[in-house]
Formats: sequence, C-alpha cells, structure tokens
Amino acid sequence: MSLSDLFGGDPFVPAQQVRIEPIQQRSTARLSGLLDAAATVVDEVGFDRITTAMVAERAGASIGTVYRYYPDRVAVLQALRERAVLRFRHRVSEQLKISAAKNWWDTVDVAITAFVDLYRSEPGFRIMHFSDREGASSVEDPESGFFARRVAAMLVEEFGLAGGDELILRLEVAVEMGDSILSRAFRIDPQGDERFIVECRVVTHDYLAGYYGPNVR
Amino acid sequence: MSLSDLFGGDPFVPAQQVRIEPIQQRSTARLSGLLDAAATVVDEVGFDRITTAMVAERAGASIGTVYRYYPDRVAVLQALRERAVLRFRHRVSEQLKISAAKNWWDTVDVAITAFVDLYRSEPGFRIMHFSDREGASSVEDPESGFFARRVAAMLVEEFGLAGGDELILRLEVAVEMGDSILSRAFRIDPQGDERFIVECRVVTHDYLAGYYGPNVR
DNA sequence: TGCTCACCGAGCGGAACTCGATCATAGGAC
DNA sequence: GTCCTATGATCGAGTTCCGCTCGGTGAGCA
Repeated sequence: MSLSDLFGGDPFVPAQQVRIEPIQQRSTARLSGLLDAAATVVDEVGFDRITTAMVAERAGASIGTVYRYYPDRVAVLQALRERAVLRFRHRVSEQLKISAAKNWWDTVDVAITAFVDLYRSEPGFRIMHFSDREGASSVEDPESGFFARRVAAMLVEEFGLAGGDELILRLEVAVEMGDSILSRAFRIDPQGDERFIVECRVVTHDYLAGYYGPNVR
Repeated sequence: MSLSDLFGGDPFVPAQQVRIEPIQQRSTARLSGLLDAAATVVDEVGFDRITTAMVAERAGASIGTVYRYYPDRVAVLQALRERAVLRFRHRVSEQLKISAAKNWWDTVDVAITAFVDLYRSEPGFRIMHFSDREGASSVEDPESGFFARRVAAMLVEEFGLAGGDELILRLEVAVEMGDSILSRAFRIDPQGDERFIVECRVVTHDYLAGYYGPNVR
C-alpha cells in the first residue's frame, strides 16, 4: 500500500449515500450541485436551521429532486460530510506526492495542513466535525476507526513503525484530538485561530512521538 | 478562590434557561421532571430525533407545559446541558473535598474521573458534547473558554502555576482534547471503552506536564 | 371566595416528505 | 442523420408531522 493509494484510492463505500445511483450525465451534476448548495447553506445558517427547501432553491432544483437522491434531511448532511472526507483524503494524497514525506511526522503534518486549508477554502467544511451525534440506535459506525486503520497500515509499511492494535488506537486518539482542536480553532475565527493550530501540531506530534520517537526511520 | 468555590459555587448564570421562574413547589418538580424526560429521550433517539411531544409525554405533561418553561426545543437541550455541567462541577467539588488534591494533576484526574462516572450513570450526559454546533450567526459564545479560565485562576492560586493567557490556552486545549477522547470512548460502548479513558488521562497529563512539569508544587 | 399560578390540548403555520404527471435523454431502428 | 420510445429525471401541489400559541379550565394560596 502506497501513500497515494491510501489517501487517494476510492475504497470508501458510502453506506446509504443516495437512494438512486445517477445514470444520465445531468444527474451527477445535479448531485454535486445539491451538495454544493447544502455546503453554502450550512455556512450561512448552520446545521440546524438548514431546510430542504433552502438546499433545493439554492441548487435551482425542486424539493422532489432532493428527495429523489436523499432519503431525508440528515442524509444530505451525511453525504456532504462524506464528500468532505473524500476531498480531504484526496488533498493529502496530492500533497504527499508533491513533497514526499520522509518520516511519519511529515505525513501527519501534511494531513493537518490539508485539514486547515480545506477548512479555510471549502464551503461547509466544518461539517467534518459532525460525527457522532445521531445516537439513534446502537448501529456500529463503520467509519469509526477506519481512517486510523488505513493510516496505521501505511505508516507501518512506509516508515517501519511497530504496528498492531496499539498503533491503531493511538492514531484514533490522535485523529480525535486533532479534529477537536482544529474545530476549536475555527469555532469563532473563520480563518482559524493560529494559536490552536500550532497547538494541534505540537500536541499530535508529542503524543505520537512519545511512543514511537521523533525520528523513527 | 478555593476548590469548592470553583467547582461548587453557583456563579454560572444561565443565559435564558427558563421563561418563567417557578413559584409554587410543584413547578420546580415539573422542571426537573421535564429535564429528566429529555435526558432519557436523548439517550433513546438522539439529539436530532427528539421532539417536544416525546419529552412532554415522557414527563407526564402536555405540550403546553413544556413551552411554559422553555421558549423552544433547543432551549430544552441547552437547559439539559447546563444542568449536566452543573452536576459535573458539583461532583468534582465533592470529590475534591473527600480526597484533597495535592497538586494540579490530582485535580485534573479527579475531573476526568467525575466525567467518566457521570457519563456512565447520568442519563443524557452525552449532551455534554453538544457544544459548538449552532453555527448560527457569529455570536460569541460566552461559555467558550469560560471554564478553562476559572480552572486556570484556581490552579494559579492553589498550586502556584504560572498563569496568564498561556495557561488559559493550554487548559482550553486540554478540555477540548479530553472531551473529544472521552466522547469517543463512549461512542459505541455505553460503559466507555477503557482504552480511550486511560489514553485520555495520559494525553492530558503529558500535555500539561510538558509545560509545567509533573510535580509543580 | 376570589385570585393567581399551573396546566391542558385543539389548532395554526411551516417544514419534511410523497407521488403521479410531465419533460429530457440515451440509444436503437432505419 | 432522424425519428421513436423506454426510462431516467424533474417538478410541485398536496399530505403528514412537528414546533409552537393561546384561550379555557383546574389547583393552590390568602
């Protein structure tokens, strides 16, 4: 498994993203258009105030079209989140190709930078912090830890870190920490409070380095 | 400012908790009953699916009664959250009295334990992770950092830590990290995945100790 | 016996969501 | 190239459900 493989590859099959897979060309445009609309509306009014009518109008579509693709309101939000995750991974993949990472820390740092950049440029990116809610039923979240597992496999292969459940757990913790601190950075300041961003890098680095050393490989 | 002061004292004035202050006795019972009902419903169906009708029915009250006390649906959730915060602070205060903390780490550890205990025993306690959402408007959240500021003042006074914005920032980061990791611990396992709880203590301790040393005072 | 507090629940407005009618497109027949 | 048609895609009026109001009724206090 290579770097680009890890972050770029598709193997992220949305559980229930759309009701009906688009067949004609215009519908794929519609689909992304709906998500674009949802993204800007989220930035404008927030998660809770968003209505399906707003999304439809913004996308130049009718209510019915929204429900053709998504079973309900929250499904739209979830789809938006999945797209954001995909774009994040894609961005990381690109950056890793440009500036080849020399060690595990470079990789993590690139990921943090990508996250910050997308937070700044991508409408509705704060949807990323829209994870656990939905206490509805005790359904296992297939995404939970998925990302950490893939990164772990990659780090083991690329940089020879000691793998296993230990590494996966720590990466999951690191992801959780990083996400929360960065979200805090952007909670008030739309450009992101630099102090928190710096602190995120420090914390993540120190936490992982504490177990695997700053210069492994 | 003393420990019990910090965590126990009232000085947490809810912005807009209730519409009408209860005058007769039965109404205070109603109020807490409504919140109890909201708490169990939150555990059952989640934040988004909760309806005012559910809360009313569960509390053995009518719709109108809910709205007598709370201006709208989210106000009920906010009130529930405020009560949870209050109970958390109260619990910490009690525990600090029982086992007098000898240093800053004892204090933090007690807080983490209290958080975990309440997560396990208190219905709807995961409402605690219901903080930032409400991206609606760029209204400054007065709560953001409030807790960290108070804890900082207390640590400076009790244990002689170097204070200032530096300490406040770090405590805010620590609170954010701790909350997210603990929430992750309980995301799937209702008893809390012990691995994440342990990791939360380690991370919080190492992070703060890295700047102030493990044995200050 | 009044007077205020507390409670109820039918009803209103608006948002989520459905469904049959209508339009657009791909792709085969010629 | 041009029809033609099956089916995908879109629309939006209508239904249902939910948040919230308000006038009427019961419960506690003086």
